[in-house]
Amino acid sequence: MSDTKDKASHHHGNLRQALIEAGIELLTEGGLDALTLRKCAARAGVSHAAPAHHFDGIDGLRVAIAQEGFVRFRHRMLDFADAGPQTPRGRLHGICKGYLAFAREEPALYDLIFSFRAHSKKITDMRENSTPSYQVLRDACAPFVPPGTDPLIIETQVWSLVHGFALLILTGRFGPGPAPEDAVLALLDRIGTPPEPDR
Amino acid sequence: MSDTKDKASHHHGNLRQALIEAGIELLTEGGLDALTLRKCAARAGVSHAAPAHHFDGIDGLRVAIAQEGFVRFRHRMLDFADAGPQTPRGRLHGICKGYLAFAREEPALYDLIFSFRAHSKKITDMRENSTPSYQVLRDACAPFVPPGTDPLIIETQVWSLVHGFALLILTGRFGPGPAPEDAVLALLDRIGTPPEPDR
DNA sequence: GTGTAAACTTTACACTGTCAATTATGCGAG
DNA sequence: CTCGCATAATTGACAGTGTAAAGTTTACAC
Repeated sequence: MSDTKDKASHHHGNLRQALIEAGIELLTEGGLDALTLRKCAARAGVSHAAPAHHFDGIDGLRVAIAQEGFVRFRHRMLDFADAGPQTPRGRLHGICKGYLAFAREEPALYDLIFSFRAHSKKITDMRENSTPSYQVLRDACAPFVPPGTDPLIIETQVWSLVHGFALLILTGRFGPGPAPEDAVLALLDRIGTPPEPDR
Repeated sequence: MSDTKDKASHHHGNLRQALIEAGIELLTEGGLDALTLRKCAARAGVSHAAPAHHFDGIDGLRVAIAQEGFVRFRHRMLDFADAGPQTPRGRLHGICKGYLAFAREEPALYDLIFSFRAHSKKITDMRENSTPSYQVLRDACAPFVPPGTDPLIIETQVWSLVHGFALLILTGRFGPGPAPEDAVLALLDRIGTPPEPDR
């Protein structure tokens, strides 16, 4: 498997990428259920069976789109982290704000990324695709990990908190009004080693 | 609309409940995608269009099953809370352990409950169905709400944390090994008013 | 030129949700 | 008792879906 495959060859110029972008459009416009092999093919101007051939079925297409989604996800988090104060706490807040911004701005893509279940056949691919994004979270959490303890503990606390909040927003638990994002960021400050002046 | 509708009438004795139970079976055996009007009908021994007639389409069936799911969800949380120490902290831990137990034991039902999105037409029904379950969480959080502050803050912190952790488990983020549940319960203890001897 | 492998199309099929028309059932009015 | 009649449920049809197999087109090596 080559990196960034060059599938530009026969009739269509880089059909693979065109299909992925068509899929993201469908997702954005109509949610998870709107992503369809046939509609994707129609939008890219190819026969209805072409996407299945490229991605080995609908699940393969979903994995490919999720991979692109993870790239955008990661960038969104880094953008927010780079824009805020460059302290450990500032960066952690930035990562979390970027996390929530992505979930709000691209809810269908966010849904897709986390739609694969543990028993799925594609779960291995998804784990690989998510690694760079997870690394961003790891790095932001690292300064808060007490010496001698497993970093996974802090990472799990942060990720669970932000991920749960994002999902609660997407499932409409806060109604039409604004979601209490400050509450989440406040609890974030109680994580890890007891706070020092500005750690 | 009567409470606990008595639809037991014509040919079949209480077909509505039979369809719901068949649906839960399908969910349990094959996950969200396995819930199908036609398979549900077949399992209940009725024609393929009968479920749509009762529940006004697949979404109606999903709402009805989710309603039953919320009942079980609530009971699981209360079971754990009643089994533990009867202190505010003990009950809060119990509720959260019950929350996670339900998500692990009935992942498909849990998935279904939280599969409705904010823009869905059925979101109002879902909000109503979830109220009693949410009240259980509210009650457990109440002792930790500082006077004069909005209870929603504490509730959101707790719910986000536990909900996110449950979803991370279901999406296979912790691999085959055990998930660090202790980490979540530890952060739970940093919620609300600063801890006193045993508050 | 010729052969070959890959990309893509065509065709077909089973399964899904939904709708309209139809039949069956139970029940109250006369 | 019998006659509507409302409701429950069935039947049949249809469009949309994923998938598989077979066929066609294209690019390229030799």
